[in-house]
Amino acid sequence: MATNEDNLKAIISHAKEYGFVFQSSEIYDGLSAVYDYGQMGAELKKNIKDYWWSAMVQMHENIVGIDAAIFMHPTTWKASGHVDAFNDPLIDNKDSKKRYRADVLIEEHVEKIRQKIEKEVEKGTKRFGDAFDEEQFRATNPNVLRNQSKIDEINLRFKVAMDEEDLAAVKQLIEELEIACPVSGSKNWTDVKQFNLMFSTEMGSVADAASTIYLRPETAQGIFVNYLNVQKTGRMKIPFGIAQIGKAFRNEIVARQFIFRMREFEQMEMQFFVRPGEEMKWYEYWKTERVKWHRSLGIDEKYYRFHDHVKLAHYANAACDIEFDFPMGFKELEGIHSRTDFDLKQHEQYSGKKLQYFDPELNESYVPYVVETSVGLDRTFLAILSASYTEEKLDDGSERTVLSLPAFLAPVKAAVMPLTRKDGLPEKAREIMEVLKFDFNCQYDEKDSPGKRYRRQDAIGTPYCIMVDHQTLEDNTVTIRDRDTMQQERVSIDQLEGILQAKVSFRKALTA
RNA sequence: GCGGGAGUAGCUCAGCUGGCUAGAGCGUCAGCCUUCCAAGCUGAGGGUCGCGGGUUCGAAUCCCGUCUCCCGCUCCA
Repeated sequence: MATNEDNLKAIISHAKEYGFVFQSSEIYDGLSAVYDYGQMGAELKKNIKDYWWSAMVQMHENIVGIDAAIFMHPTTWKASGHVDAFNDPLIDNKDSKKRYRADVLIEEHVEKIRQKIEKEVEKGTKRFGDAFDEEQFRATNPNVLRNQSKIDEINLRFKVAMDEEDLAAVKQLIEELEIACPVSGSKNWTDVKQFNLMFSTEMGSVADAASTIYLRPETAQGIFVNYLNVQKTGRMKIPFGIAQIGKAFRNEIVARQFIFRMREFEQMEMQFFVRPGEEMKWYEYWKTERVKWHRSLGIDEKYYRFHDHVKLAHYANAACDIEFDFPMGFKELEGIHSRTDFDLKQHEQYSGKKLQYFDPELNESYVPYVVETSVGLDRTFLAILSASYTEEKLDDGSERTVLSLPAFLAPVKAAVMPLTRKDGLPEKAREIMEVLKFDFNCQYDEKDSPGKRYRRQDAIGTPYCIMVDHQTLEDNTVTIRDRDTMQQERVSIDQLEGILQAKVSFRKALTA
């Protein structure tokens, strides 16, 4: 029984060997947490995108898709909260080797002082009984006052230091407060480092402070800032959705585990705009819809699990994850969030533009609520790849490695091969290729024994192999071999297009 | 970022008490065979042993630095 770790290694090797995923800039020793999709990977990824787009946009009359730029006005990220929330001052304890957020350490310290005050108040309550005037006590008791002024001073100093980005002052504050590491108990700290989770760059050829812009850390904001454009030009009526597939960038502290967590990654998102008060209904609706989509890939249900968030982000009033059993365990694959009207309200405030919708049924205007579905494209890729990767032991004792990809997502739909390289069989096989290539991505292969060629196609997940043999020359029939059952069926060449179309199109999965 | 492990051919690995021209299997390519589920035959290509420096007559092997990957911790909208 292979361990999960071995399994991940096997998948990474396989992905490299067959041209699915390469490490970025490998000849230069690679670039940490960045990967490239090779010739097979690019096809599979493209097919996943197309399938998602069909399911979300093509299958819903009230959802349209956009393609917003990666560069956005810097104020976007102030409004979204990313500038503040994605900027953590970090500090390490040299003895315990633990890393902390400096602001959290200081907050915890402040909290301790606050508890001293509360104790003092409690004592007062006991001493004075019914005659106790808490307000007056807090305003006059010297111990309380002293501690309160301590708190105020710490908070002020911290705020000033952060505003001025003076990290040395933050460290000094921690040292002066004699904050100790909860694990080692020591006060042996490294310098405070700013960890900026957003990538920044300069717009324009002349660099100055005002021209700093960020690479978007999520695609959602491109939808929010265009919500009114799309609503008006597309004559969209609430409820409606805007979908987008695109790259996003995050400077992860720990970016590892193959393509699961990359610095440059791709999201498939849909923001659904609804009437305030109806958000929970739609939240439930999209939960169900998105689970259906994942199920339609034909991957065993045991790979999936739901996780409802207890602790919610500041913008959400409900959130859940669809988790997948990756080789490294259950991890988030897709998030479904009820984002309230937080984002649009923020953009209204920062832009000074009204982002409201006039609802003719209610005869009133409002800022819509938003239900978001956001699935990682690279994670979906990894999920499909890892669930499809199988090392089989056959009855005759031999082995084969097969990617049992959903047929409609497979990079190559069919391989066309002549049984031998003589007697006009290659020519006949080429003829078939010429017909099929307009509708299906096909490979031609005449090298090595038939069995070997079948295995090669199994390794890249090609669902069907079409073999041209001597009988083909007599009656225009070929054998079509199924990847999963390894069974062959003899069919006439005229039937091929129809057979492939039925098995390989999105239709069956989308209507299941 | 810290701690631990690792890095030799496309893949899996051997060689590592310093010493022939750095090897094997699989894969790849060309040819033979003309075969319906890997492993028939012949041949070829492919590595400055992650990179840089040092010790030495001599380094894949020993020492230092560095990069990358894996595991754990920290973080995670």
